[in-house]
Amino acid sequence: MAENLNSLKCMDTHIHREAVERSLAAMVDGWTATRLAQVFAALSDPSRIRVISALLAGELCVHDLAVVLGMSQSAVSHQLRLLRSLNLVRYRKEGRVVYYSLDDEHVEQLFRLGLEHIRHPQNIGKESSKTDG
Amino acid sequence: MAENLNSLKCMDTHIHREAVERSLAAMVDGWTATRLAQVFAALSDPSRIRVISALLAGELCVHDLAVVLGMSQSAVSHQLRLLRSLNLVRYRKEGRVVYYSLDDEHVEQLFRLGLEHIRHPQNIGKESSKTDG
DNA sequence: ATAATATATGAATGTATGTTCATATATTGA
DNA sequence: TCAATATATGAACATACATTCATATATTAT
Repeated sequence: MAENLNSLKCMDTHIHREAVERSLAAMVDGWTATRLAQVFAALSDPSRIRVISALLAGELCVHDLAVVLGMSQSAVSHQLRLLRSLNLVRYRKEGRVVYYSLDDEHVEQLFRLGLEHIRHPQNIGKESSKTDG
Repeated sequence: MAENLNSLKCMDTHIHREAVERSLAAMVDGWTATRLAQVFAALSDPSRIRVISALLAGELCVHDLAVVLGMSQSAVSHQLRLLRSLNLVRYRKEGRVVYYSLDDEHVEQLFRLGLEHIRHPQNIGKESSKTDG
């Protein structure tokens, strides 16, 4: 790994070698980065955040989710498919009704941690500039 | 809020009223959902996950980040801008060199929680089907 | 089997976004 | 001031994605 660095033109000029090597040693592999990104991507849409939020209070069937969220049944179903594929929600079938709920404790933890971040004093109203003006 | 439900055609037929009201009462508002989604969106790209991962070992200047990640300086800078706008990274300037580091403890916590999720026995290899086969 | 209901899914479309390329800004040294 | 270096940014392009519409699948009741 350190050999690679030697082949870089700027190696001896302005790279902070120690910092770079420390970083390279600790960095996750591409596969892990991709899967992690997929999980966060599943939470990167307001509609899906609202799905998660709705399910925090307990399981709901698809139709009720659509009502609660004010979305079409189709749109909700597509989003649930994505959340399912990443194991963020689970479902149980009762006749023709399918009830969805949060899958494991990580989902709620991620949600609450995100909430903590945006409510952190230093961050309030900062990212709002994007949609606020 | 309950009045609204009464105006829905399917109200008395197949909606689970209690569950819906419980959900509506607990659900975050649209603004919060949007800001939360923005934070997760900042973590929803493999390149930015790798940026975070690289910074977990300590601060790095932009050039070194580019080297570590194998990305162009411009691409890294664009991504840092996004991460900055959501207060996921902070920077300090020393002459013409800008050092970036993780902003608050939430960032590392979110990262580790995401890692836990994808490493959870039940979830290993499930979302990989998207790119694997 | 047929009708009705609950959910899922494929195709299409408009929009968002990550990277590149070119260039701007800022700092240092001569 | 001028050259060099570190970083930032605007425009363009290619790709990804959320929703809609139409339709398929599955379950229940008659």
